[in-house]
Amino acid sequence: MDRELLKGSTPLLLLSLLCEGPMYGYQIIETVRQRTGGTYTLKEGALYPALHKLEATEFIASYWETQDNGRERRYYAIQPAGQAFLSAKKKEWNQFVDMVQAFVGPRA
Amino acid sequence: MDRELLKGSTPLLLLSLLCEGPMYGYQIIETVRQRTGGTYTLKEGALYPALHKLEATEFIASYWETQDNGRERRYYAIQPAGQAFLSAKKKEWNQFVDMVQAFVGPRA
DNA sequence: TGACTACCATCGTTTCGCGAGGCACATTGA
DNA sequence: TCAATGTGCCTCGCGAAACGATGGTAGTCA
Repeated sequence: MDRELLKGSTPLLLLSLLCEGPMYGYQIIETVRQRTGGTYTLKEGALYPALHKLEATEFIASYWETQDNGRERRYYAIQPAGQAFLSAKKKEWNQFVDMVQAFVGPRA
Repeated sequence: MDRELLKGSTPLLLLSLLCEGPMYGYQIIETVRQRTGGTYTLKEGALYPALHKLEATEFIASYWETQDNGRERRYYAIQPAGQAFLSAKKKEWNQFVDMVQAFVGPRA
């Protein structure tokens, strides 16, 4: 998968995922990997900065949770502002796809 | 339109457009602007570097043509290698859209 | 003459994903 | 027992790409 295409789509993916419930970093990576059948592995160097940025703008919030074995996990949960942002992003995404499709032609 | 989403899609657009016949820079910009109803204005600072790069890899070729009024235009035309590259890119694009759709959910 | 359009192009900045690396703790098994 | 592997968090330097700004030339038209 061309890395360049991914640019800008990460927040969209993240917000969409978190819409299904709070998740922690490692879990997000695994989920993406599995759900794409391995074609797309979200890298940590892409994930965490994106997550932190989303948190800084208060689209998501995070909290630590201790597991039974004593280890900690940082969960991220979508916030109302994030929900709103997500639906705007989705609209933009659809517009974008239509735009490209208009040039490339409908699915081969 | 979010600028970040565009990243990586420019070569795809360019090659697709040139598939319809040779075009010159200004014409490309105008065509894109019109065909998207103004939502996307391809910037010169994005167009020319992309064009030159495509030419360097011999996916497209260019030639100057003199108009009746004596002015020159540089036309860009797709090459066989570009055709091949384009269909690979298209495949990738479709894959990419499917991937994102899998997370975002089908069109709202 | 001056403004506007057509047409080419470059430059510096910003954004973003990538690869690589670091740290810490738990579980497994030789 | 202790090394390897897996889980889990994170940062940093890099390259790729688009952006905005800028600039140059040459016609047209008032």
